[in-house]
Amino acid sequence: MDIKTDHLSEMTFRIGDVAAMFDISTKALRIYDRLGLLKPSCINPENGYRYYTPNQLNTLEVILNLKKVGFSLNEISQFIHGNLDNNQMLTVFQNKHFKLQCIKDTIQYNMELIEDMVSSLKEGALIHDGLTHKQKALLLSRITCLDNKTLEESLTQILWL
Amino acid sequence: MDIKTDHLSEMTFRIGDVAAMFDISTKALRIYDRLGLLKPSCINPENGYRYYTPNQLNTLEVILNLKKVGFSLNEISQFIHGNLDNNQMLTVFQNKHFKLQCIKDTIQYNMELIEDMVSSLKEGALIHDGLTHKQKALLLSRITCLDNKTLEESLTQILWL
DNA sequence: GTCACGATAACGAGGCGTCAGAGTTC
DNA sequence: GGAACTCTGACGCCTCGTTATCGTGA
Repeated sequence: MDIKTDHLSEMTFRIGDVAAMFDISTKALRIYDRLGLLKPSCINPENGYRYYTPNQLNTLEVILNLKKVGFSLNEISQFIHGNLDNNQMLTVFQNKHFKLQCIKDTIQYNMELIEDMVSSLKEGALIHDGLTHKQKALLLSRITCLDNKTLEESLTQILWL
Repeated sequence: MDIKTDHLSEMTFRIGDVAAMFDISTKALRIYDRLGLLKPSCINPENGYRYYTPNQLNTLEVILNLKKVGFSLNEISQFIHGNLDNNQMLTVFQNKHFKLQCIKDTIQYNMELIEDMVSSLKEGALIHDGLTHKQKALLLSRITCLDNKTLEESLTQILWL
């Protein structure tokens, strides 16, 4: 986390310094560079080293906060480079909120299914031997999923929409 | 969804029939084959066609149900091929339940953050022009995320553990 | 002959982790 | 001269979707 002074006599940080400050990897920073999310203010043409200014740390903070609440790098890119007014930003936030709600509902439903399976196991309904593991799993899944046909979206399908 | 009779005189389904019955892709079924999750009972050595028996449809149902509640193909494979007794299955289910709970909590927290951002936007706190979009985003993220430092796991980090 | 069906193979997505191999800075 | 840093590039993860090109079945 050393503060360097480059040939332009400005205070800059190297990629490892920035990574340490925000507890992320240098790999992530190189990806943000390549995607145009956060390009270093200066790149040494001799060795390719990336140098970041304190001002860019603010942008990085935005990126990480938006990522934290569930925006993809692509969405964040549109956030930063797109010309969004307040209403458009509002729409984006509300859409994301709705999608998170859908995911949460799906997860909640799946948790209840698992609770049913656990109950069945604990009640010893399947303690009897003579069943193969495949048969046990089949029974378990049938006990809880018979009314599940209507939940067409699987967790994995909905997760990153 | 034609029912075929192969050279062994058994009732079998072709890959497209099975895919249509369960509303999945043939690609998925080929992957389950390659991973050893669901190998066709018979493969025509001349043309490589896969043939499935009715019994295998039960296994497929198990696979899809386990997938639906959040298990990965790898975990499902261990389910089917591993020798798990009731207690071990119980542990697996409880672990999955716990992880789903963690994900749900994270999503809930992020939804509240977004709600705060939406409130800020609606209250017109940022209606004033003269701010760049970067500055707006920075303000928004700071408004809501100042106390977020303790939530170290990001959504993407925790999601598939 | 047509046309849906089957096969394999390769590329893409997201967001990096994790090498490898090389050069640089201190 | 050696540790710690930087660079680029490529493969892996996970579960397929999506071509592309081919052969097969009815």
